[in-house]
Amino acid sequence: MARTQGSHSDITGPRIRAAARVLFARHGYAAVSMRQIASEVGLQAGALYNYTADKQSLLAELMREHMDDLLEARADVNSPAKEPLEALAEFVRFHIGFHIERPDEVFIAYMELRALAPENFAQIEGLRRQYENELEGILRRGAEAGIFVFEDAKITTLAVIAMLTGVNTWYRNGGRLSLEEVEDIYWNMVRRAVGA
Amino acid sequence: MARTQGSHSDITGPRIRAAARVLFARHGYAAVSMRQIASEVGLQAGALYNYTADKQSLLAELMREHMDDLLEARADVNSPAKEPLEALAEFVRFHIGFHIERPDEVFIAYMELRALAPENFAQIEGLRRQYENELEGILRRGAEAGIFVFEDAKITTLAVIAMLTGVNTWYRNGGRLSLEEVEDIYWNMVRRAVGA
DNA sequence: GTTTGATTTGAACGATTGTTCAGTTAAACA
DNA sequence: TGTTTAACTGAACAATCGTTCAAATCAAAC
Repeated sequence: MARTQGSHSDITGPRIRAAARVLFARHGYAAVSMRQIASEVGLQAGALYNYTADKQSLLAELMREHMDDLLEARADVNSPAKEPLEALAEFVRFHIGFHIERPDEVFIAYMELRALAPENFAQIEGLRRQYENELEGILRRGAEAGIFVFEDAKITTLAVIAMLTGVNTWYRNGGRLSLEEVEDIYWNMVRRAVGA
Repeated sequence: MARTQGSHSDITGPRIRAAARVLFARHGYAAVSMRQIASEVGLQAGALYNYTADKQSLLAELMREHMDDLLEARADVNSPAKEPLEALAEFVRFHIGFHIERPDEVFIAYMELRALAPENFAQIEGLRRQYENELEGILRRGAEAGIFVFEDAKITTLAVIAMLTGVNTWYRNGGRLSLEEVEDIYWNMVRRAVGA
């Protein structure tokens, strides 16, 4: 068995996904060709098919990886016994920090849902719902405890997430505000929005 | 000059734009072919070029039309002498109502900015900034008057717009909430978020 | 230094892309 | 009724698409 060590395959795979990530985010899945991705890695288009079944799988894998990272990172910081107000603050800061660090992944995850084949779409959608449920749970617990005041838990959940994810439309590294300042501003807005 | 009346040209043009609107919104600009658009209208692809210079112009025209509609509709309901709280409520209700009525246009306007040629992009971006400035002005006036409390007018503007536009990701006609109920819920959230 | 097999090339496949244009169709005018 | 011309067809253009695969290349293992 030759080439098990020093093989290129374990470095080429991630390089392909990285190139695809940048190109998909910049131009969109449908507008990017397999030849463009290959060229970015220094390969011919045919070589990509040693690493992915097809273009669709490449996209689905990127999205799945992103959502898995999101849920895993969230699980790492989440301590379920926390009181609602602190849990909400933690969620807001986590969401902002995580999304600000991964603008390309986030862009793809939101923009290319329609490019997914039905089975892939259902899977990604499920992971997203799972994440939304974390926030919805916090909001419901806070409302029951009388700490939060809002009209509709589901809509408030989606509104807060939309607001927070919107940070990626304007935030640029090295801008006038630090990550911590941005987190503070959004946290104050969210806190007031849920009546706390 | 034959065929000035009873001509198809004054009905075919809008039908082409309508078909393009639906297809672009559903599958994305890059994923839709001129032949698909033509087929939807019952034409051959070549006939489209009697109504648009090229595919890019078709997209740019749809976006420009949408942004013009937005600014014009906003100007119609806007009375500049209003006090900040009432002006903000009006803006929120207007934004929700306008966007909920045009899901396809809104989707395109947010998703296909990257598909625009630089000059078209600059123009659409300018119109968008113009709209955002309306809200930012209301927020600044309210903050000066001590009615609103927030940290940063620019970020609050973008956060509120992101939150409001997010309604299009979940709202469906005939759902469990009426347009008025949705407006009420969002207005309460925004009002609290800006400390009023 | 030869063997081995993972890795990549390079060409080819049929399909589809945006766009052009000479020619056909048919409605409105004289 | 015959003429005019806007509206449209249908074929063609070169370019590019995703994908396949036999052949070439390469580095590690023997």
